[in-house]
Amino acid sequence: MTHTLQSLFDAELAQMLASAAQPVSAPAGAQLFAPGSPCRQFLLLLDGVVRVQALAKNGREIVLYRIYPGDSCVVTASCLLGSTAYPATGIAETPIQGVVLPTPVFQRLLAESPAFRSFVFSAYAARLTELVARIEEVALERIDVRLARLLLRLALPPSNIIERTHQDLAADLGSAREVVSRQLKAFEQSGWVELQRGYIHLLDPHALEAVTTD
Amino acid sequence: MTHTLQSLFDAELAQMLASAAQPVSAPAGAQLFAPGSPCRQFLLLLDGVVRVQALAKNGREIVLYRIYPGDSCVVTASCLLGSTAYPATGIAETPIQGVVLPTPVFQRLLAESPAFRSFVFSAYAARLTELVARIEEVALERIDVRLARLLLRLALPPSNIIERTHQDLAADLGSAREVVSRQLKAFEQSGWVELQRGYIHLLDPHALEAVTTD
DNA sequence: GGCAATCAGTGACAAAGTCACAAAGTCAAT
DNA sequence: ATTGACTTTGTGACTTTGTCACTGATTGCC
Repeated sequence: MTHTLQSLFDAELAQMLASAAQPVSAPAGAQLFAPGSPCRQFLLLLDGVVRVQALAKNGREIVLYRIYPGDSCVVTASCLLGSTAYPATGIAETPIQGVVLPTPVFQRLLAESPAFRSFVFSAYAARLTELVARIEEVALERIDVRLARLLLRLALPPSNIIERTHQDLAADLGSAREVVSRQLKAFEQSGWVELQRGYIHLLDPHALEAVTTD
Repeated sequence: MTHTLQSLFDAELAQMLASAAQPVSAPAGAQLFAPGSPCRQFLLLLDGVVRVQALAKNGREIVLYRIYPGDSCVVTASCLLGSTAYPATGIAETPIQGVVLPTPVFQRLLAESPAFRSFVFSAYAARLTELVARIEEVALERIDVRLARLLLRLALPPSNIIERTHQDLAADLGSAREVVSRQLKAFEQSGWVELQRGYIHLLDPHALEAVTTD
């Protein structure tokens, strides 16, 4: 899952980026940006995962999307050119490594490098599509389907263990902890999962997949 | 609310656009793009309103956002460069007028015109921010708050008449018609609105605003 | 071991969504 | 003017989801 500039861009562009970009890293749990904070740079993530979430007045939260290695943070990039205030919080889920480009460099590359322009636009397109899908999901799908999908996405194949609390999962779905607990219990009674404090053992991925498709 | 190329761009760029762009227009109700359809051009809307919505298997729908005069359809633009399939449907809510740019022209302008680049990026930034706000709203806010806000947004000040059916409003919110009907009835019993077949008379905008802020 | 913090379970209730059907308004053809 | 098709709205019963208040269990730290 790790990327390098060389694995993402052709030699010439990677060279240019390497000379202009500053490496950044942060430990797991670090808050990288927040509503109203600066974020005056273009971030390209090379290793680790960043979770971008929104927090409501009533304390409930929802994960908007995640940034994976090779992704750029297009939403912060928007703020560079569009100068709108950024509406969410970014948190490192794992230790992360990446590079940031100062705004002038970002602008120059955008003007001069078709490859870089194409990279940035593709990132935008993917993110927009993702956000649209997320709206559909949140607004129109049942919680059991969404939870099943989330479990499948989080399970690492050999062991099928998911190290998350019910609260974590609820935040991911934008739902409430009690709702997730009850739904998980229903899955457990069907024999599809096994519940332990702090983690979930996925016993029957196939059954969960069936839930997501009816 | 009408725009022209001259009102959006400086003289030189407007000139270039005018020579390369093709005017397009469509009547109210026309479907402009849909999942899996071509949309191989960059659309700039000059007059009218386009509604972009998603439709779920169960028949419920939700409005993702609207495109107003002066906006470009960045999501279709994404498909040009990102080559992802477009995930929603675009419908003209009013008769519309605009221009489309063939992909090569779009790409050339992006490369050569800082003003055009800036325009496109601003449009992206605004749309992303809007979509994020929409997710928060759909996932975390109560239906009475969302309905009150929608009514306020749709009411045209002098008369305060909203010409929509309950079904229309439900689709806008991604909710069910019965839910909207019941909520409207509650508003009516508070004396805030008057309900008629096919339209709603907003009697007390101030009271509805209070709903949206607690 | 004692203690605080985190995590999960639960019952009662409120809000929202679903289903099935009834009633009322609209409109065009006759 | 009446009929009949259609759209829009109303309503009750029920399910699902969200909220609140509280309990017990587990964990890590002192």
